[in-house]
Amino acid sequence: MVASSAPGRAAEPTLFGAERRVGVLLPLPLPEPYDYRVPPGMDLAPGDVVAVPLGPRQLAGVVWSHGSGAVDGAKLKPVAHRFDVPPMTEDQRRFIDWVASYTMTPPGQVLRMAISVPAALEPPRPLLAYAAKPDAEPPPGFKMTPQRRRILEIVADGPPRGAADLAEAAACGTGVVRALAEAGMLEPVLLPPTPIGAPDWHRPGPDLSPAQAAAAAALKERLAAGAYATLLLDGVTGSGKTEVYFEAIAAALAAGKQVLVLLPEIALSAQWLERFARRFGAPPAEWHSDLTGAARRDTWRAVADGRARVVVGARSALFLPYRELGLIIVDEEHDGAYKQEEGAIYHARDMAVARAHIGGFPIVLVSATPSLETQVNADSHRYLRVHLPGRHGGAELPDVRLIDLRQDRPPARHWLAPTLRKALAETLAAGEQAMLFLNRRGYAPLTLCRACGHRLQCPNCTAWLVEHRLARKLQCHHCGYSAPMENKCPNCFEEGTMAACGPGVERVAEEVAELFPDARTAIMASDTLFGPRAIQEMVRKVADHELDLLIGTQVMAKGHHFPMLTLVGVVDADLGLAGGDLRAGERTYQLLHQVAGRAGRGERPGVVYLQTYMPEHPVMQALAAGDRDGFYALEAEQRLEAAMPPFGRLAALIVSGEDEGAVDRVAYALGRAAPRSDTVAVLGPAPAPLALLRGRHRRRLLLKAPRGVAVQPLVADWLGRVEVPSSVRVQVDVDPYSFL
DNA sequence: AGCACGCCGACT
DNA sequence: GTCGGCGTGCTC
Repeated sequence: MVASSAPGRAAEPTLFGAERRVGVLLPLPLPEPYDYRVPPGMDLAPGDVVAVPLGPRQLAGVVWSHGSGAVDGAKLKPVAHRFDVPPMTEDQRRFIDWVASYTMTPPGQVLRMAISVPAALEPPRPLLAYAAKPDAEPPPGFKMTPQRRRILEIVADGPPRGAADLAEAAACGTGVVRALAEAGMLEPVLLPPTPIGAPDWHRPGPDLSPAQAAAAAALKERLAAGAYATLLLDGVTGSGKTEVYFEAIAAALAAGKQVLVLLPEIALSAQWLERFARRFGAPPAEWHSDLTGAARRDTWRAVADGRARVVVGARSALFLPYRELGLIIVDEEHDGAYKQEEGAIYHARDMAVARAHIGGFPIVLVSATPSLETQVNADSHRYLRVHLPGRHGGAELPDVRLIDLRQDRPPARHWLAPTLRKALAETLAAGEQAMLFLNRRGYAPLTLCRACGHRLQCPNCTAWLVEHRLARKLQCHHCGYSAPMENKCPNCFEEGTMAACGPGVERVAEEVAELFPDARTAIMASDTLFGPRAIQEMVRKVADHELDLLIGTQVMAKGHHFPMLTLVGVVDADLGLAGGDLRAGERTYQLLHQVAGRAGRGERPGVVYLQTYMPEHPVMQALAAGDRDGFYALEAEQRLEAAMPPFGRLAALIVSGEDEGAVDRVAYALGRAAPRSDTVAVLGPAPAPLALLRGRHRRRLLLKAPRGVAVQPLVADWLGRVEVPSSVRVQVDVDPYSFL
């Protein structure tokens, strides 16, 4: 494609000006674009992707503006060249500037997320393939071996294929292909870059229930209006939300728009991808952090030049340079995985809403358990709530029952209460499946010495080392630290005194093996499943009933549909409530609700047992009663009283560094310089939830302001009044997910 | 982000 | 006497 013919270019004013200089934003944490001279004969407009010299190297950047003129003209270096890619749209550039200013991140660092694939800027390399050459005669001395013959046969009745592809099909090495090509027996041809699947919106969708059809109509109506709107698609697990928003996707595609679907964990979404392919006849373009180099390059380019019509991805997919984005879906919008905590700190759901606003198109937030922020926005009609009542296909909602661990006590050093044991036995006897949920990897979360009381702790983090008995290791779950499991106490050197405290999934599996030696069981945790394929395989085993009992962590809770699963046991329902974070209740409710939703999605009703020491806690009561709205009302009341989000605004400062003294000095200086007024308060400094993480000491300050106050100028002013040595880093987290 | 320049310990 | 550790600062 010739970039100068790309739509959008003509609309941009050419940047001439007397000096012929442009401001180029570079993908570096610089505070502003740098000025460059436009060489004679080059014609540049905002959005053009260019190569510019910076110091000794050359970098790709984007023309952002007219040159600021702040730099002496004699110092300017010329733009090296313009890349032959479609220019970045004005919406995309406004979005990058908006995210930078909202999250208080240098704009170049945000740009880096959008042009993260330098190789994609180069013209795509045509693929060298080999075609049949029917009338070719073998040269003298050329032996027609069986492998060579096989390759020729494969090529003879098929399209041209690449060397590696051919070799694999013929079960031989690529050397055989090369030898045939050198002998003139194959015709080398250049194939255009791999075409990307085109989802077909003409295909008829599934039959929708009346409720689904009404919801789909509401979505399509907003889409047809062609303006910004945020919709909340609100319905329980199994109510058929996916089919509903697939209809919106079909409508957006029919209108010639690109669509972005955000999922919290793209690696876990094999079932989602299958459903999409079944509905639209082609897979969407995928975007996530563990794409390989070539796929990354191809996808980036396909998004930029508009060939990729539907992109499904993790939060980073939001920054891809779409040409004509016209709809965003945020599935499981409440999921904490949308919060990016490293580098640029942002919440992908909130940024997605801003993207839709800038682009002037609708966005659909999807959840059975919306975040309180979204819930409040829907109640106040800032967002349009589209409600899907009930479960699709008549499947019953699971019956949630509480097990009071103070009365219904598991045997010593065991974790399953008699009631849950009995239910498991009955479920297995009936030939149905059960799942035990415990959001804790490994064997035991804490190991201590019975002789001296020493607890095994990570040297780099404020965290206990977790025993992983299968791997015979102690691991820190916050950094890469790992040590062999020893029998001897490292403090008092007594032998055989180390004792495991508390359960992890491995320990629950041990108890299950003891109770049900014949049951086919498996552990499903992020460290027992390597990659999306392993997860897919595990999901298939459960779906095909090759397993009776699954013991797993959070990865098990997400989006999988198991028709024969009728019992879910939550081993420790209280786990997320410790720590005093005002968001803990909401988070625990959302997680346990999602776990509970795994039970009974087929014809059979499901039962969910929650083991708790606090059966009277509002979270447990709401789950048992199925009273979501009552729970949200109570949470909202508490937040309002505490003036916490969404009824107040927060910004957190995280001060970190290897030198604890220096970190404390900066933290206290920030504390003294804090803006204080009748309406704005600063809490802290206090040790951050992980006071030591990867060898860095961390302190946290929290700025609390009324709703409607922009916290960014307050924070910018505040930071400007404190000197920070380079050994200490201060990060700003606007709208922190945790309120601690 | 790179890559330079810049001051203090163990080597041919 | 040099080679080299990575701390600080700049790149239009």
